[in-house]
Amino acid sequence: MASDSRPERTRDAARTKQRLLDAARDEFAEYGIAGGRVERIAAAARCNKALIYAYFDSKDALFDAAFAAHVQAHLDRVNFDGTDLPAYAGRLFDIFEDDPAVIRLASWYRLERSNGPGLPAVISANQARLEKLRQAQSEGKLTDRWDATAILVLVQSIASAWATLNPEFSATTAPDRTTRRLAVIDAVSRLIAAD
Amino acid sequence: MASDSRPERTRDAARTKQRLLDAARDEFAEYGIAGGRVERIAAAARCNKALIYAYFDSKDALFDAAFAAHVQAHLDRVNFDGTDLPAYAGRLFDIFEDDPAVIRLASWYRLERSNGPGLPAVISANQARLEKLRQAQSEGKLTDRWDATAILVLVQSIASAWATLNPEFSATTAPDRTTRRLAVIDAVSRLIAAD
DNA sequence: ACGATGTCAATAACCGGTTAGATAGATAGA
DNA sequence: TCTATCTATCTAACCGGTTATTGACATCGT
Repeated sequence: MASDSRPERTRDAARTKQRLLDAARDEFAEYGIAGGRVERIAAAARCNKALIYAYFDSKDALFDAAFAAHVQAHLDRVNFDGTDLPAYAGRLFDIFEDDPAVIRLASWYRLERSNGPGLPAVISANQARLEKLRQAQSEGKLTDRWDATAILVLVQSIASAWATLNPEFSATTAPDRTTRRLAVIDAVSRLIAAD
Repeated sequence: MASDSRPERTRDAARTKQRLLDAARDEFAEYGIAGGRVERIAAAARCNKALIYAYFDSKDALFDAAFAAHVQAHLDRVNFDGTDLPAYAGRLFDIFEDDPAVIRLASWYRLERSNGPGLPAVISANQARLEKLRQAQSEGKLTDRWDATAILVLVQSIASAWATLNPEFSATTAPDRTTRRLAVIDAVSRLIAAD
């Protein structure tokens, strides 16, 4: 698009907002909401701290905006396939391995927004996935040993198993990435395998 | 013991320390290290803020002490059985369900101490578990489809699957506790089942 | 000129940490 | 046993740095 190739102008609110969102994502992924510093975010975005309050309302609102944008990008990237869960788990695994900030951001969100209403985009995405799983179950393409919710929860948990290790585990020599990936895919396969 | 039944004295450093540790555990489980407030901890322990710095050195050190005590209690409570992993997963599940603070505290620790050296007690406990798993494998009592590390990571991840749901999932009607527990145990069983 | 965009510098609240001193309870001398 | 003294335990008030937030001012693009 032409707008993409326009020169870096000195003043461009849209670009500045995006820089702030990116910087906020990195800062909050590293330190969380309570630990994140608006000063650092502004510095990383190469703009003044006050702009945060001009474009977003508060530190909390900035987190919400950054997290929502991040989640939207995540949802767009991964495509859920209810009839091939091992492959889905493998893609999730790759995302977590390639960008550890994904898991960290989600973890902060879970801890610091535990009483929140939840993002509508995520809620509807979940419902769509559950529907796909139930569809696959009714067509006989997926085990009905458990209900769709349990399957989704278990698969996602297995996919993120290696990404949520505590510091104590990192010390031990973990298997290489290929082995870890295979373990995830294999585990999901066995989970949903027909008897 | 007689010392256990001694009356609540007005001044007792050991009891005060314990109250501080308990209050710190609750506060940090709720808000994390950066979000936790020493003022609230002191109030919850019904003592002055300065005592925190008399008995522990800093807010960070208080967290470390509270977390170490909490972990020790956890390690004492659960007994690992390398030859009956489904039962182990079931016990873990029960712990997480009965006391959500366990998972929250561990999550904060993982996020806010990600570069730390790790607790020696946990490291050695992990090594002991891995050794038991390898032993069970060499005796043919446990599948050697994956190495012991992968098995341990996968089992613990499955056991905590329901305890690490994001706010969006809580909204949907999750299965009841019995069903969730069965899903965990069954998933582990299938994971390690002989072909 | 003028609105959009961004800077500068201040401010008020917060928060971890400190200090000087008070008080309860133990101990010992008489 | 009584009481003076001592020490561990605890408290109220305070301090200085940090942090989110704001309002007045500057500057760019059109």
